[in-house]
Amino acid sequence: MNPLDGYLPYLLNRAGARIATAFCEEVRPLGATLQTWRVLAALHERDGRRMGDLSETTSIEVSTLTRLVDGMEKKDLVSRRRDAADARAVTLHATPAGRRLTRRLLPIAERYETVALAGFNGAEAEALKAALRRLYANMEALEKPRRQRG
Amino acid sequence: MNPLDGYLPYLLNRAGARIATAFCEEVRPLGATLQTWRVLAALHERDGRRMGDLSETTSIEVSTLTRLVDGMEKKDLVSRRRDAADARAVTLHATPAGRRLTRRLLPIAERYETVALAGFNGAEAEALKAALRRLYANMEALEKPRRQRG
DNA sequence: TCCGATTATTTGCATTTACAAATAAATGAA
DNA sequence: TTCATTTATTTGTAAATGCAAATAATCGGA
Repeated sequence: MNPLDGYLPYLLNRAGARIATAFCEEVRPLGATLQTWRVLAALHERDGRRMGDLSETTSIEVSTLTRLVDGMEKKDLVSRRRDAADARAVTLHATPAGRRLTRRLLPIAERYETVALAGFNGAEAEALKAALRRLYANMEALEKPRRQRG
Repeated sequence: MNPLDGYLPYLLNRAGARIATAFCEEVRPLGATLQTWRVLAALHERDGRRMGDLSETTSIEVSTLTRLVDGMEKKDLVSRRRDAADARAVTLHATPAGRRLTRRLLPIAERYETVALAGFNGAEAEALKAALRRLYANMEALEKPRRQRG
């Protein structure tokens, strides 16, 4: 086994890249991209999120997200609203067309999870997910200080 | 727990993104990027790799890699050679400056592994890595057919 | 109330990226 | 040997990306 095969960030990256590439290719015929899926999935989980929230949830840098959302708005997948409570903020909402696209993407996304975890039993799958959540939490220590947090 | 927190591709992506972002930022003062590190690490493991091999190892798309290598060559970190055995192919070699940079990056990379896996015991860490290798292998099924492979 | 500091988002701009097409070389069958 | 096919890399080009600066609004203290 090569040294890289024992290096966690490498294993993480190549696994993520493989899922991402395949998913991208598969949803392209539907007029979707991986990034639009990420936004739609985040809104499916909770609609009306702010840009900053969406950025953190999707791991898409805010300025990139702004332009991605511009495009999604033009396609009538989402709509921006000024946040009533805080006029600095913008909330994002899936439109009916956005929800329709989400419903088409959901089963594809589920299939990716199934394929990725083929041969894993329930406990193994849950252990992997738990480990990834721990890892993510561990890395918060090296995050650029945004607000104070902890 | 939100639905996304149970979705593996999401967990994978956000963990990878967090490591990537922090690493990027940290190596920037050294004049390096995450992508140059990936190339150097692959060459550190085995020097004289072909572009295609490097692309697969680093998960960097070949045409992107070509231009990345252009830049690294200008910085005298690597050099291209025509493969003696097959003149279609190009092999890439770390230069002394490239190896010096690699030596500076290695301890940083090691620290990322340590931070990421803080609180994991040896068995847990190895289980995570093994799971990521399995996952990567599972996803090969959905790869765009390159050569025949299995 | 007014103002400086903070927070949320967008914009400017240079790079990076990816798909597709082009180039270049090897390979194998006729 | 010749040529069509396959393989390896690069190039054309448009889009995506990310940092830094700009804009816009809130907040809290004087």
